[in-house]
Amino acid sequence: MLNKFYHTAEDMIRHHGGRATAGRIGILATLLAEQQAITHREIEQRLPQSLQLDRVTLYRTLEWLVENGLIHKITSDDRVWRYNANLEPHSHQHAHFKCTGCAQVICLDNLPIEQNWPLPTGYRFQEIELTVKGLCANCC
Amino acid sequence: MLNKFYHTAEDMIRHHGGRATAGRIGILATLLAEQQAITHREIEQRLPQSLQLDRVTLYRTLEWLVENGLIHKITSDDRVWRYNANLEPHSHQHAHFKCTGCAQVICLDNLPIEQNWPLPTGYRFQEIELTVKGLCANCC
DNA sequence: GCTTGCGCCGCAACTGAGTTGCAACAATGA
DNA sequence: TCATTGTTGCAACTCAGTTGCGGCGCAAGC
Repeated sequence: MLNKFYHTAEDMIRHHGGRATAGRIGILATLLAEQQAITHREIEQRLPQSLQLDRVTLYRTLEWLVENGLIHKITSDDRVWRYNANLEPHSHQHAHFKCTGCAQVICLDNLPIEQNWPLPTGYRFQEIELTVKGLCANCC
Repeated sequence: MLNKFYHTAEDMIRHHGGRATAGRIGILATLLAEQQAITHREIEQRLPQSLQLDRVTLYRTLEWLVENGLIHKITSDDRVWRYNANLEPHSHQHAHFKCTGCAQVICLDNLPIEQNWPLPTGYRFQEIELTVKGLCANCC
């Protein structure tokens, strides 16, 4: 039932003081319904016929959602951003898994990431990005 | 003395059975002389006037050097590859540091990276990519 | 040293992700 | 309902990286 996600999405957006436009709700609901991180292309494809957005609008909306902490974006080696909804128990610092076969990207929540990396003197730690690569169950 | 790097570069290329062309030697020497990972743009700028290469040649040469294990390439969040020479003591699996101020990227060799990540059942580990972000000594 | 074949190089054109400027539109608050 | 202000769509752009192809040059063989 996608309706549930639309309702949740609208709530999340309003609680952040943003205008609850059809585009924002649809995009966030799409990401909430997804078990993996997906690209802007995949988001476009999953949006209903009744909600066809311009590419630029999609990019700007995703940017807004990232800035407001409702989703996060993931760097990959194919030069394409992937996006994933921020669920509550989601730690902000977590690792990702990318399948080298089908390019699927999922979040690995149960990885405790230490923050004490031995950096050169004078360097300051901010955050960490960790991607484990391998084959998913389907591609093995 | 850049000559030393040119000599080393030529040796490395010949030992891998490749043609020791001016382009390959120059690019590899440039990367050997560098303390950090640099982009294709930066490589272009550092090449001597006498060795101005076409962008395509640069990309193809870098690809060849990567395939032959003489350099490695690093994914970043600005969608630009960075390249670094593979020194002997360099472990193939190592982490990188990226300064969020000046975009400088260096290799962190002394990070022991474990290979036993708790992946979902049926998933197979291949490799890991780890980037620590923060501020370098100059940008602090 | 000279020739020759294969591999490397340069050029031109292309792809595809992401960005910018601007005018038109619509969600919200009064 | 109306006005304001933030959001959207369009067009054009940037920039990294890729592809096809003709031609040049490195290295092997003589």
